[in-house]
Amino acid sequence: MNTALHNNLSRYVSFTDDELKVLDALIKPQFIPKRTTMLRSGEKCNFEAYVVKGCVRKYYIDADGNELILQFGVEDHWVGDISFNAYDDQPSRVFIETMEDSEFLMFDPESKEELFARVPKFERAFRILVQRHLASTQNRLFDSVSKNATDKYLEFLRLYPTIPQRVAQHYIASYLGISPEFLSKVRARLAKH
Amino acid sequence: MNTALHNNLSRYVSFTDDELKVLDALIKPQFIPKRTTMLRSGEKCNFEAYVVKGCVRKYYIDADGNELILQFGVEDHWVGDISFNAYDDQPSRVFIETMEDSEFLMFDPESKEELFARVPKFERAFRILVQRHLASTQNRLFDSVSKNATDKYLEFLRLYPTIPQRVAQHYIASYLGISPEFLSKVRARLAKH
DNA sequence: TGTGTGCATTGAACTAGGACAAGAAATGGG
DNA sequence: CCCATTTCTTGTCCTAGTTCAATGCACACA
Repeated sequence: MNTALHNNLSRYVSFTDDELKVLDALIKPQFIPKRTTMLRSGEKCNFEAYVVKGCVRKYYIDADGNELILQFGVEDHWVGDISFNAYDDQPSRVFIETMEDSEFLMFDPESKEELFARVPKFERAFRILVQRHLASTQNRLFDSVSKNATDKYLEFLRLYPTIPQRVAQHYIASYLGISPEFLSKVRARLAKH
Repeated sequence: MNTALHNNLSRYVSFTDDELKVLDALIKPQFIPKRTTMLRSGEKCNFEAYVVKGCVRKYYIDADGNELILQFGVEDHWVGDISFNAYDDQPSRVFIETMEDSEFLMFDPESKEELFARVPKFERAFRILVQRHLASTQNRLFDSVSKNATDKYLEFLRLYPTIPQRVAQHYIASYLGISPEFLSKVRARLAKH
C-alpha cells in the first residue's frame, strides 16, 4: 500500500486496484543511509527509485573535476539515470548520492520490464513521467542561459522552497552553475534588499 | 513506404510490416515552405513531426525579447513540443519555424493516440524517443554551464557538422547562448589557430 | 544594374561572475 | 564539551563575454 506512489503514477493514467497490486508486488522498499553513492559514473544504472523520504543529488563531474548538480531528488520525485536506455548498454555518465537518510521504492530493470509486460498502461505512465522530466530540463536550460545569477537563485527558491534548509549552500551554487562565493554575494545583496 | 521513418522507430523496438502499415496510414505527409511559423508560444501544439527533408528551429523568447534556440531539427529528427503533455491542457511556451522548405510526416494528437491504441508497442518506441531527447538535453545543459564559448562551439560542430552551412551564424550563437559578435570573435581566433 | 536590408566582422569600453585568499561561523563526532 | 573539519562570508584582482557602434559584405529584388 504505497499511497503516495499510487497517486504519483495515477496523475495522468488511471489504474485499477488490481493493477496497483501488480506494481506493489514488483517495486521494492529500500533504506539507504546518508552520504551513500548509489550510482557512480561509468557504472550501469540498475535501478529506478521513487523517493518516499529523504534527499539525493544527481551530478556530473566535468573535465576539470568540478561537480555540476543536475537534479535534487526529494519526496515524491523519481531518481535514476532516467535518460539511460535499457537497450543500448551504455554506462551512465552521472553520480547519484544520498544527502540524508532516505527511503525509496525501487525497480530493477527486470521488474520494470515485467510491470510493462503485465500492465502495458504503465508504459504510458512512465512515458509521461519522462516527458515531464524533459519539460523541466528544458526550462532549466532556458533559465541557465537567459537569466543572471540573482534571477536563477530566485527562480530556484520558488521551485524548491524546502531545499535551502536541507542542503549546504555550495550544492545550490553547483546546481545553478555559479561559484559558491558568488552565490554568497548574491544572497548578501538580496538580504539588504 | 516511409523507410527512413521505419528505421528511425525500429531502432529500439522491432515492428512487423503490418504494424508499420498502421503507422503509415495514420501519419500524414506535409510540405511547409521556408520561414513558416508552425507553432507560436501560447498556442497548443497539435502535431508531432518527423523531418523527412529540411530544417526547423525551436525556440523560446525570454523576458527581454531575445530568442534562445532550444533545438535545430534536420533530417531524421522529430520536432514538436514533445515535452507537452496531451493530458494537461497547457499551451506551449515555444516557437517552431521552418528555416528551409521542408517535408514532414506528421501526427495530430488523435492519430497518435489511435496508433498507441492499435499497436501498443509504439508507446514504448515513443517513450524511448523521449528518453533520448532528455539525455541530449541534459548533456546540453551540462555543456552550457561547464564549458566556455569556444568549447561549446567546437562541441556544436562535432554534433551538428551540417548546420553551419545551412543556417545564419547568429542562430548558432543563439543556440550556444552567446552573443553573435562574440561567436564571430571565437571563430576568428579558431581560424588563425 | 543599382540599391537596400539583413548579416558578419572588428574594435573599444564595460560588467557579471570567477579565482584566490583569509577569516568567521557552524557542525559533528569522539 | 571540545577540537577538527566543513561551510559561509567578504574583499581584491582578473577575465570571459556583453553592448554599442562603425564598416564591410552579399544577395535578393525592382
